[in-house]
Amino acid sequence: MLLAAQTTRVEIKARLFRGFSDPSRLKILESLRDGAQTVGAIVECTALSQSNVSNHLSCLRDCGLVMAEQRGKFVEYRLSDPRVEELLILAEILLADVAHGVYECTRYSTEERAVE
Amino acid sequence: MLLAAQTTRVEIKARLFRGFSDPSRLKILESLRDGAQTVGAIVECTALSQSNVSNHLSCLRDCGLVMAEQRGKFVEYRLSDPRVEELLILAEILLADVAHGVYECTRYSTEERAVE
DNA sequence: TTATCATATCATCAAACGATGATATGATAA
DNA sequence: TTATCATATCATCGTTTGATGATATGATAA
Repeated sequence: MLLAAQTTRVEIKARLFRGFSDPSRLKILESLRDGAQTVGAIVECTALSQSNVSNHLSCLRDCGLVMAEQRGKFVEYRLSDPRVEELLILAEILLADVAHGVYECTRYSTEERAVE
Repeated sequence: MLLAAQTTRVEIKARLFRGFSDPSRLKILESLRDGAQTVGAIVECTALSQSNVSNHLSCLRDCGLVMAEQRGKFVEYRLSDPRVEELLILAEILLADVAHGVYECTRYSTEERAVE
């Protein structure tokens, strides 16, 4: 019965994964894998709108997944911890085996039903 | 410009993480870390409703994160791959450092504002 | 100073998500 | 067979989420 005490821990863990669970945020994280990037550069290479990127960066920064540093009139973002990239890599490895299932999974995942 | 081709890949990756990004699903996955469990056992140890657990299990199974096996009138579920647990472990390790930030992060993450 | 560039903030709105309750299915026991 | 137990399915509904557009802030250049 590790319920009550663990609730908060599970919720925090879920929030951590939620940082990775949105395509836009993932694009941003991926774009930082090769090193620090300006917000403008992220906007360009993700093809997302500026305010959208900025909103997501704010979230990722608050969560501690990325770090910001002012560089003149630019702000550079980088992954805050190598384990962030490790998680991305591990997910890729797992996906190599389960990608098809993930793609077809719809409930609690996406609105479109898989093609029959 | 790795955009168009990568879109699907990023979306699938996001869906994989979404499997881990809900407290109820995480509770279910955690409850399977020590081995296979009956649906009833999962219901009991997560304190979630039966239909809720069943819905989530269906999602997790379709995604390939867990496997089901009929055992008499019961159905046993287990993690389908050791890397599922590896992801959980890696997340825990990362959380040891960023948990506080994750807890306070609200935009794109939870409705409640962190306490001032 | 003012103008301009780079980024952040915020309210709004539509869409996706997850919990619930009712019901269906499927397996075993009687 | 019928009854019962275990699980699955499904529609509904309230909540959460993310994109957008408008605007604010903050930094540098003129």
